[in-house]
Amino acid sequence: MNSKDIAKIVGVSRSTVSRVINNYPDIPQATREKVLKAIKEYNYYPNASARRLVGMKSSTLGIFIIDIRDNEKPHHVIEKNEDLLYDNSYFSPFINAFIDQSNKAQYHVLVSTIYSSDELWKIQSAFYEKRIDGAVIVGSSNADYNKIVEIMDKDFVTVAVDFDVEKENIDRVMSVNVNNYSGVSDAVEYLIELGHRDIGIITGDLKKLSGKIRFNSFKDALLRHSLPLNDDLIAYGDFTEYSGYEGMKKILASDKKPTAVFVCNDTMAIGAYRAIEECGLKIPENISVIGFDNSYISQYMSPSLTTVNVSLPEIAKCSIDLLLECINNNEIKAMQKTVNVQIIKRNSCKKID
Amino acid sequence: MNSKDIAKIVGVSRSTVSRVINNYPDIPQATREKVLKAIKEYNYYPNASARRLVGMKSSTLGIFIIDIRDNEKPHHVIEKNEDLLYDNSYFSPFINAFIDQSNKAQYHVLVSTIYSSDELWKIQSAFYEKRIDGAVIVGSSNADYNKIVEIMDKDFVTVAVDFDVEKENIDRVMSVNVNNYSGVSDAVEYLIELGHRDIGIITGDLKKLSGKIRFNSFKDALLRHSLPLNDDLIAYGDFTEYSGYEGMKKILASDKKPTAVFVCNDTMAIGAYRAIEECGLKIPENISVIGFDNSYISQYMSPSLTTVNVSLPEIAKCSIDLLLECINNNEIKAMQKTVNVQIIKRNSCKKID
DNA sequence: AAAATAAATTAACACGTGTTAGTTGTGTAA
DNA sequence: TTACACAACTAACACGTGTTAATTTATTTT
Repeated sequence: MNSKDIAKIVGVSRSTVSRVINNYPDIPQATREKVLKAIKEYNYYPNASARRLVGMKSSTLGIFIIDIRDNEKPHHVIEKNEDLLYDNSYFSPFINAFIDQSNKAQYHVLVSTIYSSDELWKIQSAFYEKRIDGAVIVGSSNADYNKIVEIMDKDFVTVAVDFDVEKENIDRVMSVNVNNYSGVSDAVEYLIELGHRDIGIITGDLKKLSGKIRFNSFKDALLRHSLPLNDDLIAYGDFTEYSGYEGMKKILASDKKPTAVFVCNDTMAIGAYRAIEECGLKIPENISVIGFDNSYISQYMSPSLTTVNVSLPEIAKCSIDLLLECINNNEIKAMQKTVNVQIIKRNSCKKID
Repeated sequence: MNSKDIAKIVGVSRSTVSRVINNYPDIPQATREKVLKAIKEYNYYPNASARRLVGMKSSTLGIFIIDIRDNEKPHHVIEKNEDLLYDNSYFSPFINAFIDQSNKAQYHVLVSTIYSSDELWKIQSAFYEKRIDGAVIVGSSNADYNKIVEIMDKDFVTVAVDFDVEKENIDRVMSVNVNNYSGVSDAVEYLIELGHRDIGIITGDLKKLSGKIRFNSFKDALLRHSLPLNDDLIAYGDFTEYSGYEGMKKILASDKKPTAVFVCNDTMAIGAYRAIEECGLKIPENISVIGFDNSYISQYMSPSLTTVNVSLPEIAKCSIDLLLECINNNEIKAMQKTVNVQIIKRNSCKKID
């Protein structure tokens, strides 16, 4: 069933059918209705490839999840017997939101995960083969995006989400970022409000921009309230669960015991919980813990984890807005959007006197 | 950059370029190399739409996640302020595995979620517009798939995953199923092995096939070992966390206290944990708990949950195998594949005397 | 050297659509 | 009646590719 068939059925030329579909104004209501009726009755859908071929958009957005292992295995690919367990649940809600919102904007979504630098061609391929009009690139670290920026021609419409974009590239790309600074700021203010004065931190990977910013914001917040920044209460982690465990062990081993610890992401908080339990301490009675990300598990931890929520649907919305504007105006502007965050108060923090 | 350009550059006809790309045998090595060199040098990728238009496959598979709310809100769409939190983490590892394995087989993947019956057109649209060669349909319940079977012409290549296919349709569709029966069987045998004789159950939704089968297998297992099936130790749940909580409360309130409870999925086990804690009991000291699914959180529960693992990568593999065979042979056969499961022994079950 | 065969190459068509420029039909103004 | 504007429609081209059948070129056989 194609437009020629519909034309024959209605007794009109193929051009007319096309003009009806594309809402040309010079079609009388009577003709339009006849055509639409036949289209519906015979279940006709225009061939997407043919449309794309004559210069129309492909009506498809891409989403590329960068998941490149540096040296070791990535934290979310757990080997189990011989097959891998795929689990990047951190991105999953974002992906779902992005797909749903794209669909609502009449766009299809092509999803692909990139597990090593060798697979970066997937991005090129999707663009050059004209399968997608634009794409979101999410995840991974500094070094990779430089490679990606380099690999991609500048005429690919892409948005980097939660990506560490180097300063020299900041005006060559579009990006949507999380307001890490204010999130950490709020978290620390909240702890102070609860009466805490000896506050520790388990940092994220300081090689990553988000790790750096969160740490800086933490220090600034203490400074603003003239609170001491005790070296014994700082543990340097790398966003993995195990580093959270080790970090908390280190902090608890010091003389200066904190009454609260800010952990730079929820994954590390899982490890921190374990360390605290092993030391025979109770959350929040003996020590308050606050995380960052509001990841899926955080609500199921016991006690449920107070954390900073990053609204992934909002990030999805911002990304799509940028992409569509860019696609429709046919011009690429380097733009940054920043998404705000809010504290989710649960049961891992306690007021003290 | 198209094949015409490449042809001009190499000094050969467009046909020759095409024949090189499509591995025709009658091209001498010298010519082939010249063409391939130019293709690489100029970053030429054949236009996917044009290829599709001349009858080639679109090299794209679809994955449709059916997520239809019956009356109430679905368990994974949690309203938060005004925007939704997208979280179907249960399917997420399957989706990732499916995408990765499809990519390895040189296929792109189009992902779409269907939140209500009104959106079923998305499946039709993707097929009729010739965007995909085949698709996996995952999730949801009985009623919906009948609608889907009805809506779809029989010449769409689809595989139903973990779907309740009605008997009358079983020979009209392809499907990949979890071996629920043997999974439950193994779980109960394991509990018996540990010395348990008073075993309770929180069932799943008995309207769903998986709910029915799991319950039946449980009863059969007890029968095989001449163990009593005590009504007080049966709680009827519906796969949701809250029903797990209520079910466990009910069981614990009865006179006949069980030493172990089989919970028909991990989500209900979360609720069951809470109920047990509220009753002042300890897992596994006072009561052993075993779940089903090996969902992401199960490893993070405390104590970590012993459960039955469903290998989602294997399901993905089976689905893709079925789809590709069907696509390549251009014939649709109704086939069923069943994936086996294994117990993951963690810390929620204890040996008793 | 001519003829026959094999190897290498290509011209031309088809795929299904959107759009441009053109044509036909219809009513209005001169 | 003629000229003209305008509405309604359509013929024909372009998009980039794969493939069939035909053509050219090279090699072998007579």
